[in-house]
Amino acid sequence: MAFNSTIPPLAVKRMTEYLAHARELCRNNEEWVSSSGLAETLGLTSSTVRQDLSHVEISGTSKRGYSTEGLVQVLTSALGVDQQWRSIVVGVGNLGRALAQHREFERQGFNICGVFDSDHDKIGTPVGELTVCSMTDLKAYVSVHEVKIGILAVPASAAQDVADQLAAAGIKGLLNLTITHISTPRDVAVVDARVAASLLELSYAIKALGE
Amino acid sequence: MAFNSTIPPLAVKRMTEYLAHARELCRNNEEWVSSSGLAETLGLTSSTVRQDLSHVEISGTSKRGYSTEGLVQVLTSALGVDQQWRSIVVGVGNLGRALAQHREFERQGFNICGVFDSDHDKIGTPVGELTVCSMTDLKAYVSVHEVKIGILAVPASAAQDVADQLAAAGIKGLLNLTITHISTPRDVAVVDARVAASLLELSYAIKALGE
DNA sequence: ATTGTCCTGTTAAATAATTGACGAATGAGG
DNA sequence: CCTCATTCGTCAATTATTTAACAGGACAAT
Repeated sequence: MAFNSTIPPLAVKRMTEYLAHARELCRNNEEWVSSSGLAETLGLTSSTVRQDLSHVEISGTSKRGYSTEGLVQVLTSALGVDQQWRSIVVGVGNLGRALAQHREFERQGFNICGVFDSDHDKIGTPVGELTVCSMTDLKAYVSVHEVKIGILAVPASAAQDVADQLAAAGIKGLLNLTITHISTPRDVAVVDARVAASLLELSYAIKALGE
Repeated sequence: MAFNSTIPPLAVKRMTEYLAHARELCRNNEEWVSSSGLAETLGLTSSTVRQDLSHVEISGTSKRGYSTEGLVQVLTSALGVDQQWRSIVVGVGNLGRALAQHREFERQGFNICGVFDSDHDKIGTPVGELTVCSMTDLKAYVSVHEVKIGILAVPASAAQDVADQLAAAGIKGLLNLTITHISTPRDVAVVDARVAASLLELSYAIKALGE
């Protein structure tokens, strides 16, 4: 099919689920999984699953489905996590500190090699094995260490300003954890993980259930 | 228009952005904002904004736009955060601990009144002003305190199991922070804030930019 | 070997979301 | 008080996404 043409955003989002689930199956020594098996556990239709996987270089076999190992390999590569991404956390509040030490990221291919904050009282203090750096060192650090990803965990009021600094420093992608919307130049990608905003969605969803 | 009929999911997601931005404008004493103003700062078309706001009981006025205060009020109510939601955090790792103390949630209307973990070494230890409770107390706690929301910050391998316990305890909504997909009975809402998964999306987005 | 069943890959239809277009309303300026 | 520019609200057209349908291939059982 149309490989390496761009994959629809919603399909990419589902691929993160396919990948997590395929890994899980691999760990349990399951060798095969069918589109309907995936669909069932992920709450989708098998048609959607097959459609999604058509964007990726794997061919299932009749009667068995897809190789779980094959899926892991091909999704890993499609999502671009067959490499390590050098990443930094910006904003060392509760959340930033927790994320900087979150082992899951490392496991998924994101190497957090630095943490930054503008608060002078925090600079120089330790966060896990790292030490908080000053924002004034940001640009140099990003270019020397070839940092590609910035994880934005600052207060909402500082979000856009810090995002601008990160973009200027040459970061390629931002994970936005603030409730604010972030704008960036066209060559800097943004993905939202606006946790507080998700709670608002949840509030609506709960209300909507009881009607 | 068709108020209190259900709002499309993507519109709900955008409403969380409108609300955050309207609050910001209010703080800056801006009294009015137009659909094109909102669209510009949020990277949308004005048409989308007007379409979205048609689901909600506000009427803009020609030549001015919408009242920022009016927006805050009407969106707050549409999303169901004109009340406090009693919430608990389950899983007291780095992330759970950080979220339990994250002031932003309280500000948005989510009152975190308890934290739970299954690890005996953690039970009884403090997290901010709270004390870690045992999972065995979950059901009683949820019903006595009328807890509606569970914030799931456990390891991926435990996620579904803990989600089942929360559903059985009578929780109405789950915020899923694990990378795993969570299934629940139809009367329990789930919203994903799968931070690690978002990094995978970001990885893809960065790759896609350079092509 | 043949048959039946299960599962993929793909095309086409159905549904949902976004955008464009325009009439009507409002306020500003003369 | 009239005209002009601006902005909403809505409908229709476009585009994107999801679902259904089905032909063809692979395995299992006989």
